[in-house]
Amino acid sequence: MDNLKERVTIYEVAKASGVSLATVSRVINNQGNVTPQTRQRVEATIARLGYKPSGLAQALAKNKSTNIGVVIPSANYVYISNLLHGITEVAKEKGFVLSLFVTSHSKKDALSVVDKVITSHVDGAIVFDDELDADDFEKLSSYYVPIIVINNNIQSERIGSITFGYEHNLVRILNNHFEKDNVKRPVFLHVHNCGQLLTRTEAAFVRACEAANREYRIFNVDDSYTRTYADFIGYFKDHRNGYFVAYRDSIAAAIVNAATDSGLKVPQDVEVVSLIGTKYANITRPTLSSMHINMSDVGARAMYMLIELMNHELKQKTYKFESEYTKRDSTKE
Amino acid sequence: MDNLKERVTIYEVAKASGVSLATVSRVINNQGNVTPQTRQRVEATIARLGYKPSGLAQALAKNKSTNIGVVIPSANYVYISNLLHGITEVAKEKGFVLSLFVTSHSKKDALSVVDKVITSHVDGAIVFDDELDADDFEKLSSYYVPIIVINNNIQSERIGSITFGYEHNLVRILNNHFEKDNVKRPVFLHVHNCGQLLTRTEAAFVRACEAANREYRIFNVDDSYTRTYADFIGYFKDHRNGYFVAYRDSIAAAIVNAATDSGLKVPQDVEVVSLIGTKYANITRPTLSSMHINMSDVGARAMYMLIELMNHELKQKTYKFESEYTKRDSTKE
DNA sequence: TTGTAAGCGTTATCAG
DNA sequence: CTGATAACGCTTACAA
Repeated sequence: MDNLKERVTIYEVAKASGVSLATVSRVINNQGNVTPQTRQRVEATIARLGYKPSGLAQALAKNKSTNIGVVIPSANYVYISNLLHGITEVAKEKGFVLSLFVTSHSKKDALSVVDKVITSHVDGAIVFDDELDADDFEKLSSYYVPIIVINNNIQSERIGSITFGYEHNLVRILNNHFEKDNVKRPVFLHVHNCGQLLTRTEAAFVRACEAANREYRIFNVDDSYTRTYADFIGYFKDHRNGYFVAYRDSIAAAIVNAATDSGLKVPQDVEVVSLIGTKYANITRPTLSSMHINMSDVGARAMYMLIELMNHELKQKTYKFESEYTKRDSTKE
Repeated sequence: MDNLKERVTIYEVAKASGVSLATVSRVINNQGNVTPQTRQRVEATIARLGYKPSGLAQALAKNKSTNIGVVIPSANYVYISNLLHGITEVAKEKGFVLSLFVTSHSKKDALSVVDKVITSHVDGAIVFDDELDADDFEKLSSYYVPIIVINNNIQSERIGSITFGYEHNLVRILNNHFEKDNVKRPVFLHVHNCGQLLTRTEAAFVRACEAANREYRIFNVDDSYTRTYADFIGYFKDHRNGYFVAYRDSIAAAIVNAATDSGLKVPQDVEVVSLIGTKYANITRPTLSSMHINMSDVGARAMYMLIELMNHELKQKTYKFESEYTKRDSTKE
């Protein structure tokens, strides 16, 4: 590994332009106190030698890396790539580089990621991970890394949080449904290992059903369109209706497609609501009624909050994104 | 900004455990030549003080950062998030941290990203960007950063490339179509600013049409489901058939849905092929015939190639991923 | 086995 | 306005 070996250093630039390190540094950092001529000369040598400052050395000396750590459970979901998109846009605008950390749904893994983030020396972090709890964030925070936690309400000195409002909306939709229909059995589709958001909405679902005195079911499904589709092709052989609450668009689409392909009518026989809606809710046919939070906005907001937090000027430490329900063709209401 | 100020340093660990810096360093790096007792003592202090080495200082001293730069045009497309997923999985397995750089479709932007990558002091980079050309890569490479270029065949000492095979497949499909059908006019949907891959396949489309002596059209569409859908609702008012080649699933879906919603039959009246297929090709109804390359595999392969390149042991510097065509319900063939 | 000291490429605090 | 020189936190010969 000799990849960084022969970099041009500030020292060579100084020598080549007949000034000291300090002067070159001033030029690089656009500080005053440099004669236009000197500046020009130095800039010329910089260009000629193709000198690029080492971010590493700068960070070490300045005690500031302009790196932001981003922790996500996987890069493979549409709503997470939307989140990432929002984060990257603001990061670029504000001149930060993002370090990406992926946790993959296990507590142990998540903890080792926390260590990595600390070691990485980031100036701040945005964490979207269900495995970590208040203590873990406290630990991370104790290393003086300001954090914005997404989907987890943490109250602490150097931590800001963004939360999502799905439960209230879901309960409202369910009650509305119960009023008009007392035939279809409500079914919640539980995806294994999908974190607290799912758990919380599932609990809300159960509460709503029990309050309305409706018999409900919880199904375990795989987090895969193909397998869920296959499962429901089987299911619809002897169940000819239902009201389904799915975690993701792809799960919801699996049910809708399985129902349609089994000769059932959506939404007359089968109704499906998707919890985490994306633009695909609008593309599938029938279109999917879904709840939606603009994850790109969430990402952007997280970055803005983090920047304020790093500057000690974040006033409102908690921000709640309320989901929006859009009735489409997969439900009657 | 005092976020990194009060970090525990190796020096404090040394003092607290009554040894020298060097010994602590040896313990951290799991080097031999340390008495079990000493090691234990040091490890205890490390745990007690909550010491985490500074990746920055380590990188500077070792001339090696274990950071990989990843350059992408946007985080907002499904196939790019798939790519990212493949990269992250291997990166995690091999202990690399990823630095994410987003270029957003402009040459100037792309160049400034190259500078940032150099400054970032990454050990290597994976670049998926259409704006950059051989010279730009040569420049990046001249800073001793090994690169894997995706979707651009670059031949150079410290550069490896991964290319995509869409054209051959597209021509085959078109010819096949021309044989069976000489009514539907072939139409290529040009998305503005979508890079060389689109340009190349478009050229292949034109060649195939001309070779078959078929009249064709190139349409400009927005890179947006909603707008393309609206455009085609208009279009299908006075055009009642067509054979469309779309760049992405979402564009293809827009046409299929617009056709269906205009009372046209897919694939009898309107046929649509999607170039860059994703799992959504299977979810929409009718399903979309599409070409497909598993981008997650591409990402993983890119990381493996990069690691070999960094170790000077990459033999085959170019790897081509051939697309796979899957006929689904949006075409007859 | 352990310690000393010279880097790594910058910035920042002084004098001049 | 410019130049020494000491940090920044760590690694790594070289000595001991």
